[in-house]
Amino acid sequence: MPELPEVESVRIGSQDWFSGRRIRTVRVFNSRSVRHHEQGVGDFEDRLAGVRLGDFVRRGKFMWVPLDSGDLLTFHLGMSGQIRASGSGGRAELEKNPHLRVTIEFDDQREVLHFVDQRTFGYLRIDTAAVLSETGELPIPESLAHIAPDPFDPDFDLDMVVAKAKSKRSPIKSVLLDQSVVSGIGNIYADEALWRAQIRWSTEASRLSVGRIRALYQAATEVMTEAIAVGGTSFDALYVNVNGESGYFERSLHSYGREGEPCDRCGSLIIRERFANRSSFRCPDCQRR
DNA sequence: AATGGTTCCTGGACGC
DNA sequence: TGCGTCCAGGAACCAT
Repeated sequence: MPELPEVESVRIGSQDWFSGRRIRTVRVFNSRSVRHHEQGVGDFEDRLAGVRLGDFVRRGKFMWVPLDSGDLLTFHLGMSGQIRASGSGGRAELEKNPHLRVTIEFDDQREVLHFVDQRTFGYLRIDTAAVLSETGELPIPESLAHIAPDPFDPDFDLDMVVAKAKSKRSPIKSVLLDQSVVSGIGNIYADEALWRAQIRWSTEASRLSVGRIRALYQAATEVMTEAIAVGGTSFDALYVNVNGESGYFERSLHSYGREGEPCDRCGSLIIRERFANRSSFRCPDCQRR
């Protein structure tokens, strides 16, 4: 389940393997993976042939790379998307993978970019223009204009984020997951941030003090910083980096996925509750109201 | 306008 | 053993 730390790991790998190279051929094996490209699969493949990739950039869970054609190639990994680099060795194996959706081959005939995605929630899209977001000063693909800066973005403004969150009547977890407030946080890091800040997920955001909301976003930033340092969180083979390796953050989780296990702070047993059709994990004692 | 619910997808886990 | 059912979740989209 790639959230910000996992996507950052993929961005670094993509930059190392693919930046600066010129595309020779793009092949799309499942049209759903380019569903946002209205002109269709053929046009998607044709527009990318012959262009050179610039530097890979990330905002929240989105990643893109500017092209020397003036377009931008935007990636979202969804639930299960992977970007893999492989030369002749691992390539045959990857191309037998039934979940291989897109390949990008380069002029230099070196490593191929493989987009693998079991559940096809992820996608690639071509943006024709970069714009300034409402809150940001850095140009981003036009399709991402509604995505707020993440905590690692130079445009990130904690005071503004806290004020925006404070104005919401939704459960605080909904606000944490709202990519137009702060981007990059998903279900795992939301639960971990709430555990660290000792806040119950269902608390109405506007009923929390500014100080507690601030502490919550600082906790989210801390937990993602720590996860980035160890290559992200992996539960299974669904998240791997560009080289096919797993991250190590799972062993550092305090709440997510730990139903029935003792809270690392107070020893009470972690419980699982349903929220918006998905799971939330919390300590029943130190995350009360 | 803001908020909550629905939908897309696949395969592993589980119950009978 | 085999079949049916549930579950995982990001975010676009729709309904209220």
